[in-house]
Amino acid sequence: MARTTGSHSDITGPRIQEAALRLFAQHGYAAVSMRQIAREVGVQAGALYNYTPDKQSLLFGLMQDHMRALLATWAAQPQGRDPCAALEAFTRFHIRFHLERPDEVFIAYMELRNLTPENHVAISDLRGRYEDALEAILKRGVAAGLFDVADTKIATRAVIAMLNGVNTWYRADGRLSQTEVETTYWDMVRKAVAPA
Amino acid sequence: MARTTGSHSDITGPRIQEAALRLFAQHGYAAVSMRQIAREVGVQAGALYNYTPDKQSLLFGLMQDHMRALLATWAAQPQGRDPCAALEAFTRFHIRFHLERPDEVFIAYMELRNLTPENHVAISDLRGRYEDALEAILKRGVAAGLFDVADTKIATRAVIAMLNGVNTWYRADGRLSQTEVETTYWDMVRKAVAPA
DNA sequence: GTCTATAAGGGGATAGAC
DNA sequence: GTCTATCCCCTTATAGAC
Repeated sequence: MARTTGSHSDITGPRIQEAALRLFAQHGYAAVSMRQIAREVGVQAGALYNYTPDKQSLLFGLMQDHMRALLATWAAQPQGRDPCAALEAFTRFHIRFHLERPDEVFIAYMELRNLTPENHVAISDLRGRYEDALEAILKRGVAAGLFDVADTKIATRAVIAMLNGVNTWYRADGRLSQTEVETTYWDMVRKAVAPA
Repeated sequence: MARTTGSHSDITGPRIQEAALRLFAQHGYAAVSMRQIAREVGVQAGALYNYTPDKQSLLFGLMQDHMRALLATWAAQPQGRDPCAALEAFTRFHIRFHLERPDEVFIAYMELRNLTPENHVAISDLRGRYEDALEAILKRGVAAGLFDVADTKIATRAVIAMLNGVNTWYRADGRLSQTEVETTYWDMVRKAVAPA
């Protein structure tokens, strides 16, 4: 980890983000010091400020990058017209995307209260857009008589909360494959929004 | 908030717990200082140590009290033999109990990583017992042919994750009453575990 | 039981040398 | 671009007066 003096602008930046991501996820934003991040990267604390104006921007950047990647990746998925197929695609996409990025997901959900008010609004806005994508599917399904939910807003949040739960217990070396988990959750989502 | 010197052992203890609860929930354990808690209570920081050996014990006590109250209150609910009625009772109980204690719930889920390893084990054990209560209901329902889930362990976690989500958006002055929310979630839970 | 004072250390962020 | 050194403030926890 220790390094000699020199210029490494092209690699230090990403390394700082990776170290901050892992440390924030493991110990929490407030519990991690800039000195700790610097030690992980192998530079002195002062050098971090060549890449970020302050600690808050480091957190905000990580959360914003994550939410933007989430929205962009979902937007790039093939979108069919059938609400049922769309809901299955969303379910499987959500689980897959989130299981691939446990640290980012953890931070995005746990560190909201450590954002400044302006940054909090920005992240909440991105999250709202993702929820809107799911709600649009549910609304189309309800309109087509394929789904039956009392309230599409609540159903949206219920489905996302349920799917987010996967990250708290799934282990790659566990007894179920990722695809089996996807199928199990899709089965419950499908039934939960189906007509009674 | 400011107070003059004197002895108030009977009221200071609870006031410290209340202040710590609210501050930990709002800003996070790591971001809250003992001085902040003391200021809220109206004593000097040193006085806190008459009531807790250290900051960690304060957090652990709050989480342990919450989990024990959760288990005890559930155990005191009338328990019927019908799995379907039991699942509805669990759903409504869970939402009601959690909406009544938003700060405790927030801490119990967000501050796990700030517990010492021994304390983490103790809280995880209590949480596991609560999950077991739900899983037992699901197992009885599956055995009776009333429910159909691919995996009772996953279904247990999925249901709890879904129900926990209520705390992130429900506001008492919102458009839905607590009972309406309970009914909406019960409808989704019921269908999610029903035979296909 | 609470206070004041203090120990011993860590925090974010900056300045200026190289 | 990184280092060393530093500013100034805050941290948990304890000691001893009252």
